[in-house]
Amino acid sequence: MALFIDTFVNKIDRKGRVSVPATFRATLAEQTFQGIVAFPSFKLQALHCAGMDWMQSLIDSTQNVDLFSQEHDDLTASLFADAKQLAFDGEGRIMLPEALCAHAKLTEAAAFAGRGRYFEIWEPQALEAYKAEARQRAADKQRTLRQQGSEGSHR
Amino acid sequence: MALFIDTFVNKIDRKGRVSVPATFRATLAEQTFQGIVAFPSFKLQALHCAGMDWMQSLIDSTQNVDLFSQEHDDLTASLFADAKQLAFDGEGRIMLPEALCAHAKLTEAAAFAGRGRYFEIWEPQALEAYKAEARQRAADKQRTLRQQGSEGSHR
DNA sequence: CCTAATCCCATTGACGCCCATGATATCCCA
DNA sequence: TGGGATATCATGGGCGTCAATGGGATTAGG
Repeated sequence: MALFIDTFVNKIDRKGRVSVPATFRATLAEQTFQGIVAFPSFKLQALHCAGMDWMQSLIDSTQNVDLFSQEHDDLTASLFADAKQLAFDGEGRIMLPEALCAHAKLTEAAAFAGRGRYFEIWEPQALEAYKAEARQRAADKQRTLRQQGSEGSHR
Repeated sequence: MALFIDTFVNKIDRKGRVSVPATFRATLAEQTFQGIVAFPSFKLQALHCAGMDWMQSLIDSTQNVDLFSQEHDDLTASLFADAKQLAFDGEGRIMLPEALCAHAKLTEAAAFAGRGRYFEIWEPQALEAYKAEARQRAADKQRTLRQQGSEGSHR
């Protein structure tokens, strides 16, 4: 199954291209669409990315929602209208469209951060800052977690 | 399967023609009717569009509603009475009829917004405004989506 | 006969495809 | 174990192709 771990920082060239880390490409190798799907995060200054199968599973979950309902419209507008298919070129690079670069404030380098079933693209310094916060929050919440009992796992 | 994602803005020329994005055309390539079906949305200032197969699935869905009931009449009147088949020309363009342009307030450009199994045509600025709202509402409902079982997406 | 839609061709600009280079890690063999 | 050969990957740049667009010609239809 798809599994993205570790973080890689690659350069964005003057054409707006950036290499997707080879290990991430290997994870996506079996997919029919050779490339990734990326859309801006709701709350973070980052892009959520995964293979097409992941997007397909999102479509499947929206099928439980009534067509033309408010909920359906809001979900599909954010998930599909803002999502972009980014195909690999011969060297395993993708082109980052202007809109996505703007959302994540990407300029000359992109950090690919594994998140398990999907991964994220960050401006490298923003990622560092975010990770520091996340570590801090995790440390703060440890106590709470412990009190809640065993089930805590990875959250 | 058919999958429309991403948003593309194309110009409407002085003859009322507009190019359908190549990726959308590719999605529709297998269909017998080379073109799209479009009808005005009854809640949004936009046009719902898809291939003929999707319209067929809508017909199937209305069979769950009692024939000659008020609801059936309302649905079929809205969905099918104003729907238009718009054929591609040699370059993959369609002509937008006056009535449809009026409903969506289209003037010099059209935004094609993917919605998964179908897509919509908007006046570009109206789409931006709508997406901003939808995004906000979707962010509020993040928890709901997660409970429906798709994977954790983002946290 | 006039208006309007369809067809056909030209332009241009972006994107995909290809090759070259350099740097790094891996392997093989002495 | 060390050093050289090799494969892999990230990066840069040139070039061809195709998509979007515009305009003219031809045909249909009222």
